[in-house]
Amino acid sequence: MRISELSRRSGVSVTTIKYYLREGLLPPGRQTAATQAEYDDQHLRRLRLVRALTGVRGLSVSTTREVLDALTEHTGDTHLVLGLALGAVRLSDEAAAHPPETAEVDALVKELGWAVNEAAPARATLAETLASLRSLGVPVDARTLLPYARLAERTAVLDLDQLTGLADPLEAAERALLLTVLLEPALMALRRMAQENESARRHAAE
Amino acid sequence: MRISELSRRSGVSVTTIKYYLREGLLPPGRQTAATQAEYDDQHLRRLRLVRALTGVRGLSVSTTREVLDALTEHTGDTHLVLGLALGAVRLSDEAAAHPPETAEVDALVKELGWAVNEAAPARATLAETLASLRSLGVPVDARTLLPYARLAERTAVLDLDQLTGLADPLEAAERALLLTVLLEPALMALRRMAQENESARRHAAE
DNA sequence: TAACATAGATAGTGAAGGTATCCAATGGGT
DNA sequence: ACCCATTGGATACCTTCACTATCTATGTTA
Repeated sequence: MRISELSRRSGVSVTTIKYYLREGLLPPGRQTAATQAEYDDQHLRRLRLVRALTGVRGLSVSTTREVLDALTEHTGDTHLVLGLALGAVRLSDEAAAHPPETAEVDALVKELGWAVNEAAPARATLAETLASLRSLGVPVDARTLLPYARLAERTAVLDLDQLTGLADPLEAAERALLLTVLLEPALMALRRMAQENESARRHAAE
Repeated sequence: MRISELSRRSGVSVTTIKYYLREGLLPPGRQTAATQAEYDDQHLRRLRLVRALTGVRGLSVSTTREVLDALTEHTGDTHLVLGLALGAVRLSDEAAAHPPETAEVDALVKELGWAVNEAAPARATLAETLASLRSLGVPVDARTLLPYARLAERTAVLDLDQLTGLADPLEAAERALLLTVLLEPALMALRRMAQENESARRHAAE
């Protein structure tokens, strides 16, 4: 298909598609002439993926590019792709500039018995959150997070279960990415509703 | 204290503080003369809160204002503040324009037995996420979310436990907000690490 | 009273994420 | 075989956001 059909089928304007091509979010089409290129279903799929990551999750264009690069370069190894993709998705860019003290978090990870990369940005995210909460007078430490971590373990089991039975490695890697990144707003939405429910329960019980 | 001391103690530049005052993120100081105003610890606390919400969580200035307004206007009722504050934090602004079909999600909430506001934006967030995942070929439905919801229930219990024993209602409301909003990146970081661990475990087991 | 700080107003900045316009080269419909 | 809308590629422009800088009149302090 040509660019106008790609635009029509995805709902993304032609100029925006051109912008994504420039930014490397979308691989160039197969050139058929000097001013003609051919796009296929891969492009359409990729375009929808880009819109999901930027729109639903609010990833920046540059982060999206890093994530997609990890996805296409290491398609074979789902475990590796997950690590790379998630590493690229920084929750906050501040951490890179001022790497916080992660000793406390490292101890937590050790106590949990988790096999997690030493350089995982998630460690910095945790340390930063703890520091912020404490500066605002909320008494939290790594131990506070322990029961949350146990629930996260069970969430991860559910996540990984969704990936079984996918033969195509590209498909598996892509689904891993989607479930990890796109499910985040949904899980937070569930938490908020559960909080509302729990708050109402306790309120009524008094 | 005057603005320069507020700046020094918070690490936020004087010009930025003036900007926050203009934007209504910070209440004006007590005027002592035509070109002089006095700020107190409330302002310092509020300023740190603003930096935490915008910096750690990445909330926009306007969203932050809505959240803080809910916090100060309904200080007495923690349950209400939580609802309002969380309602103001839209995960994605798209939902407001194109309200998605929430029937499926509503059924899930009913099955869970949760007492949740009919108009809660979290419902739309869930519906939108499901729609996105399906458009990308991931076979999910509301039932898929059920086990996640059960884990969210237990997370919410932990959250509400952190709020017990706070006499001052403003403090309780503020802490509720902090734990809900600031803990989000931390919980997602835990989930990612847990996924990495679980992925490694299954990889090794083969 | 001289030097410096402050409040308030207005204008400017830089990054991000597009959008619009131009151009030469097609290429499907007649 | 012709013609004009479409295309790819390049460049310039636009809008929003979150600050940042500058200016002026007024205070404060040593």
